[in-house]
Amino acid sequence: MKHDSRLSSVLHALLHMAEHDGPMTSEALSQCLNTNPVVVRRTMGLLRKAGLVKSDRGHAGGWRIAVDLSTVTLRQLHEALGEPAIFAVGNRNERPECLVEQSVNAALDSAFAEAEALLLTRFADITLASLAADFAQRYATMRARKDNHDA
Amino acid sequence: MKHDSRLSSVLHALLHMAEHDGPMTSEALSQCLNTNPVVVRRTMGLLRKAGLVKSDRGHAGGWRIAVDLSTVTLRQLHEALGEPAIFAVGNRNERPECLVEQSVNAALDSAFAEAEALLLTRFADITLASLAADFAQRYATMRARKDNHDA
DNA sequence: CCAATATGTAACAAATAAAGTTACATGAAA
DNA sequence: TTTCATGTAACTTTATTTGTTACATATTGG
Repeated sequence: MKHDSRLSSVLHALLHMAEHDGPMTSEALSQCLNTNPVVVRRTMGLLRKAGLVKSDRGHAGGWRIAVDLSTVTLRQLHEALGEPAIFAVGNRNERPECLVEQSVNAALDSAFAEAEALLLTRFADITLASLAADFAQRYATMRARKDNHDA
Repeated sequence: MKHDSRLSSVLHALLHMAEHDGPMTSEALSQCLNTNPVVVRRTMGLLRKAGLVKSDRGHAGGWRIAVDLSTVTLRQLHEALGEPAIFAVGNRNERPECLVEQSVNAALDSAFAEAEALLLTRFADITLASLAADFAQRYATMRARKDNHDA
């Protein structure tokens, strides 16, 4: 199954925007993400509707983060993307007549619901600020290794 | 994304087989599942390789359960199907050069790993026998409602 | 004002993966 | 030896994400 990587994409884009002074164009972001500017606009447009970013047209236009990084969680981003289906496996039929299939669905649904609840809880715990901090640490570590190597 | 419903399918098939005396043909199972006999053989073939069912050709042939229902868990079935990807969302790139993307992946991977671990734990708790018992209860309830209605 | 730049969006194409289908080989039993 | 059933390869269909083209719309600098 071809899977949805938009959450990963918007996180990548938002962190680049956070590290960058001034707005970033769809073109610039598409290069960071190795994708197409239209795909960027399509996806970022969903974040704009959720009030998380703003866009400006024309000269010096582009995309800007519209909120404090510490207030945005992965869960909010997942919601902004329309809460796409998390699981690649699932029931054959959501409303089966067959009692056997009803038993199967009940068992699977409850297991999937628990896993989804845990995932969304974890998502709610992770803010953009914490990701930015993680990146800063990776960057510092990488620089330290590089300096050491150069010396 | 079009999702994988084989786990749901094989559960449905196995419970029908459990309720049925003697082997069931791919044709009969395909009617229970509203699908095609070849799809049934393809999927049940994976369970056969795992030793969970047996098949016989020719007259009076078909599929039989080869193990005790209380010893087979959903997790074993998931494994027999080749442990297909559970999530429909994920990273854009598994081994990114970009440090930003590495931070994003690390955060997402750990959340997904926890959710997957929980799901597999739940799967390991559910046996075919417990599903069969759930079905028996649904069936009894349905009969009681029907008898009451007919009276 | 107008040319350049950027987003907004519709429409369509490509890529991917599950499920369905056709065709036929193989083996078992009446 | 005919019939019935599985085994399997090859292909088609369907669904979904992502990529692409084309063009409208808005903003800014000259």
